[in-house]
Amino acid sequence: MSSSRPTILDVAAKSGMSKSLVSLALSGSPKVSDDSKKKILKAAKELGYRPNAAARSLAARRSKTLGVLILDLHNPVSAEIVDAVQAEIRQFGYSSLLVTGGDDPDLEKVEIDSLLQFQIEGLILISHRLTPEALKAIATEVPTVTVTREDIEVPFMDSVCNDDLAGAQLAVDHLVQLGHSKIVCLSGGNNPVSVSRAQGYQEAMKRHGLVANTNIVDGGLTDTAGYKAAKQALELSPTALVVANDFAAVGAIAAIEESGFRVPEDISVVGYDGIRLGGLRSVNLTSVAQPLAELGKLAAKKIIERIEKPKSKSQKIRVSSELLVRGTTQAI
Amino acid sequence: MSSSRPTILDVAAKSGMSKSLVSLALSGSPKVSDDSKKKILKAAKELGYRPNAAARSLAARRSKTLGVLILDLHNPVSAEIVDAVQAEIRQFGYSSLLVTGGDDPDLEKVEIDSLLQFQIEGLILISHRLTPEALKAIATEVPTVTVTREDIEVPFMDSVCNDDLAGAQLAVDHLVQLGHSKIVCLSGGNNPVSVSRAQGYQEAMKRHGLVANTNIVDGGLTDTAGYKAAKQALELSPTALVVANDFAAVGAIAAIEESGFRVPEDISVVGYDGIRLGGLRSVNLTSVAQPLAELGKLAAKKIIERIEKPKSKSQKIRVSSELLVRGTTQAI
DNA sequence: TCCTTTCGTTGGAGCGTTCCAAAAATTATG
DNA sequence: CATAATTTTTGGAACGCTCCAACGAAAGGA
Repeated sequence: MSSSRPTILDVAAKSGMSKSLVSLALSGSPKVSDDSKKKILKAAKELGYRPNAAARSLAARRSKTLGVLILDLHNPVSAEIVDAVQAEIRQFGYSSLLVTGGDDPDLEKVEIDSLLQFQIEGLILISHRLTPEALKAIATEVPTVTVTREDIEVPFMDSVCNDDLAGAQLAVDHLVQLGHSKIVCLSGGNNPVSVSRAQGYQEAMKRHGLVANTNIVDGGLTDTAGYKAAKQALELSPTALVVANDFAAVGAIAAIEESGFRVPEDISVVGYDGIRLGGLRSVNLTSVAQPLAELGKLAAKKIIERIEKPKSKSQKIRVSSELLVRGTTQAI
Repeated sequence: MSSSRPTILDVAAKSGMSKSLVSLALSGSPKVSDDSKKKILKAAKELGYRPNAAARSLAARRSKTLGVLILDLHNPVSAEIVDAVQAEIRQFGYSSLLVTGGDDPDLEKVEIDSLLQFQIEGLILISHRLTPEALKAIATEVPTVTVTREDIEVPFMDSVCNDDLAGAQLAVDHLVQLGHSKIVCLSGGNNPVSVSRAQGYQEAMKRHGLVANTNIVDGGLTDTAGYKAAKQALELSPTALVVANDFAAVGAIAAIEESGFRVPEDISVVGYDGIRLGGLRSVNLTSVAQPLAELGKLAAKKIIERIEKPKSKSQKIRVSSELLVRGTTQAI
């Protein structure tokens, strides 16, 4: 707007100090005398001086910036994780650049590229859909941590996720404890997360001696997918449904009610993720809740560690989820 | 990771051209011979060269980057708008930096400050809660467009929003047409958006000769707020509710059903915003849908215009919303 | 008193680009 | 074939900052 922003030289001129001292003072160096510091800060304030991140990053050879990629903005799981990530890294003096991949998987690569142009020091990938090869390439370029993808092993890359296998078992255990045995699983499709959850269901059923009752209906991770899968599952006349995620669970409930059954009186439903949607009064969904904030915090901690030791051994951190019992499950 | 990223000089050396020509070629200048261009591109690719955005922005004195501030990531209205903004600005060669304010209103200022350090060329504010004074200060520093705030007039700043006044009237018109007259409004509190919507309700009621039936119950914009307000509204034995937004509408429906009434058989409910939540099968909410994608697109167009002509007269663009009739309204 | 040490301060080099004026190479014109 | 016009290429000067080596001044030690 105005002719041009004030630079460090303007501050130097105004305060009567050298530009180097201004730089020192502004970065909070202890070797600047209190007197000079005061003068410089005053001048900076009066001029409305604001450091130029580009110049700083260029000169310092570090940007103090991390990149965060999320699948899309509408995904509440990512949102919660990002919140925690941002809060955590702020404490270490990092800022974050948030980009979204959207529908297009190729866009993810483009966005990561753009992140790298900004000289990010580290990258946090949340619920992405990059291939192992792509990940490997990225991890050699920049310290990287994935969240929510436990299937992949890439050197020098850490991963943080919840234990989907155990989480799904929690759901089954809960239902069995309520007296259910005809428990059908609506799977979330062919992605790694859903596969683990389905497998957890299977193992738990086996553990409870319910192998004969084990039924997995192929579904997806959306409302509509859950709806369709549930319609199909109803033919197996189950008393309970373990659904791949909360969105699908909501769809499943709609299908159940539409078919004349009541939730939870006739059929109990357990979702997965513990997103806020499930907490809405009219939904009130029992769900296996991922500790999303903790995932985010851990991811932040990990990426900072890895920036310091880029070549350290790749780690996989798995945190356990908790069953959030609400209103869609009841004893048979 | 590796010792250090390749720079333009490495590309120059490898291709046997000067750094200036490399710069030209990489930016797609037409004055580079095809032969040289080919050689340079090849060398760049082989080296895995990636331009340094910081250096570029410093030298070119422009960052080709816009800042986008949203209230929080969990707000689906913002999410939809941001999607459209990003898609649109990409076409003009801009990238975007997305930041969130979160709970803390002061954090919004901090985040904007950080955006300015990144030398953003323009700023898009979505559902923010900055004061007019703060906005004024920002608008003099950087070309700015607000979305979803029509209450504020700031020089050199444009605003894009839906017509809340007309939108609320749409809801009332729809209900009146269905034969309702005992229509109660659950307001969204004291924020500008909610005030306009409540006012629209009032005007429409007046226009339909229903002044005597006009009742506004104070509520909020969340599930819980809608629930509480609805409980209160039920004492007025309404046949229809016009609710400040979709979240609150979902809460209101829960309250209605909990009190033994059915939606829409006993009581019709209309929400506002048209977020995806309302489209879920089990929700199926009739709502006044903001053209969110269009809002985002317009905001993007406006900010690009304003970057070109920073001092042009401030504009207010208002687009109309449409009623999305789904399952929570029916004839009396 | 002079010489060290310490503290506070400074100018200059350099980060990886873009942009400009000017040089070099090529092509057109008489 | 020389000259003019045009196209292509080039080196150097920014951009705003950090970092470093080195400086002067004040303080300590002999």
